[in-house]
Amino acid sequence: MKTSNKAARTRHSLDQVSELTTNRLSVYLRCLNLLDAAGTRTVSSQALADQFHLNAAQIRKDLAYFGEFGVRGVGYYVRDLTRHLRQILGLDRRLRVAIMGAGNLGLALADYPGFRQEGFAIAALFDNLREKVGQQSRGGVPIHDIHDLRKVARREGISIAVIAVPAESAQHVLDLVVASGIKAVLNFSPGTLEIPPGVKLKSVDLTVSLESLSFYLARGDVDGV
Amino acid sequence: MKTSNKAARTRHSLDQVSELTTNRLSVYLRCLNLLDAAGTRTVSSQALADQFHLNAAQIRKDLAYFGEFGVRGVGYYVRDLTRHLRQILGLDRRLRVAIMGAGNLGLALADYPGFRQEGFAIAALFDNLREKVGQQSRGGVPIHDIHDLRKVARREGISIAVIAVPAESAQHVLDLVVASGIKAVLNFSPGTLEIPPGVKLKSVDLTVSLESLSFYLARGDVDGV
DNA sequence: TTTTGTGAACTAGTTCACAGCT
DNA sequence: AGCTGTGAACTAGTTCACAAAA
Repeated sequence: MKTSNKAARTRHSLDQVSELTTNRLSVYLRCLNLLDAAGTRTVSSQALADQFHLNAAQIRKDLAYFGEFGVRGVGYYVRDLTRHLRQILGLDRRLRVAIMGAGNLGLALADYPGFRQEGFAIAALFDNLREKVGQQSRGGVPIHDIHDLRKVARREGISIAVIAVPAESAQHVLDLVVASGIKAVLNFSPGTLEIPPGVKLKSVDLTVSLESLSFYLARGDVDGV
Repeated sequence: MKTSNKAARTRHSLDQVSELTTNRLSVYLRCLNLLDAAGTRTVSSQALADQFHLNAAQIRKDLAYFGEFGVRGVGYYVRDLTRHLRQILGLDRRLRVAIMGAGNLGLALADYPGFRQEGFAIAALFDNLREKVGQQSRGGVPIHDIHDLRKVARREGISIAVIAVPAESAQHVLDLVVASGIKAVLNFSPGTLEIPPGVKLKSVDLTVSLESLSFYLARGDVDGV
């Protein structure tokens, strides 16, 4: 019944892991970083859940999906689990990111400290405006001509692109990104984008987020009602 | 067991509408805007689904949750449905938004055209740095002292706050926002935040988004593998 | 006819509860 | 004793499929 430890290691290698699960792994990693900074050596799923408003069973299930990282009667060793999570999330190497669009948003994202934190390096900005090309962000990220995307992406070892261009050019820019061989894209433009299989697109839709808040306010679920 | 018809009429007024559903309403609204701009007068759920990669049954279910907006044999009148969706989402009035933090990200969000589009007005930025207070964003949004939040929020009729401050001050700023009577918050800072009941918090976690892409790349689900 | 609105069936995700390990 | 890892139970969300309306 019980699979060997070797088998447990590669298990699930073929099933699709839910995005909800992987998102939570990021959250767990952040919690563990806080615990480690506070000098905590070991933590139970229950303690983790209590402290960060999570569900203990869910933490255990999420982790167990990738291996047996816990010790019964003890919990999880913080450092140890951190290392495993970083490895699972692919954060054990430094991923290089390009930002498409050197407008307000693109420039802000290029210098956003949160990105640099967990092993991401913003290596390049791309724009099509003459006057921007050759400049750099305040933090020193160089702005390249978007026509040089393929060349620069290869040279700089870019593996993730962030789309921060206006909605009307988003699809065109995405096509260029895909053509340059980049396989993972974080999109900030609103609307539907076409993406070929084998490329991962994750969208952050600010309009939808704001409208969701508007809906909440409109319902009158607010305050004393 | 069965509830009365009367109850069915005011149906769902008490149940919690899923956030997934309301997010999709935003998406439908955007699609309808595109159709309207293209001169389309009427659209079936199937046509809408085909064009924007949605599921027809889901569109109908989502809409039916709020009323009977369709005409059998015809579909939905684009203008008509647009009006209903805008009303459901509370976009029939102009909501005023404050952005907390006049750093790179805050300033970029203040001038982000996508926010202005669907009836949101960015009315104010707030910061605690002397040299920023009294200035304004490129687009002309004034920067106020965060200590004046309560006063300015009331005067300007702010109903939504966007948190774009560093992680370490996010909780403090959120507490100020809540104390000023604002009931809906869009948060860009990473990490866990405590929020009292009756206030809606929606978080956009850029680190989690990027790490999710990293996970995808790390798995090797890419390309020919 | 066409297409909606919706119960029923199905699928995905979460939480419970406990056997079994340390 | 304490806590993990995990089937079973439950809850939420999606899709099917069809009666009823235009």
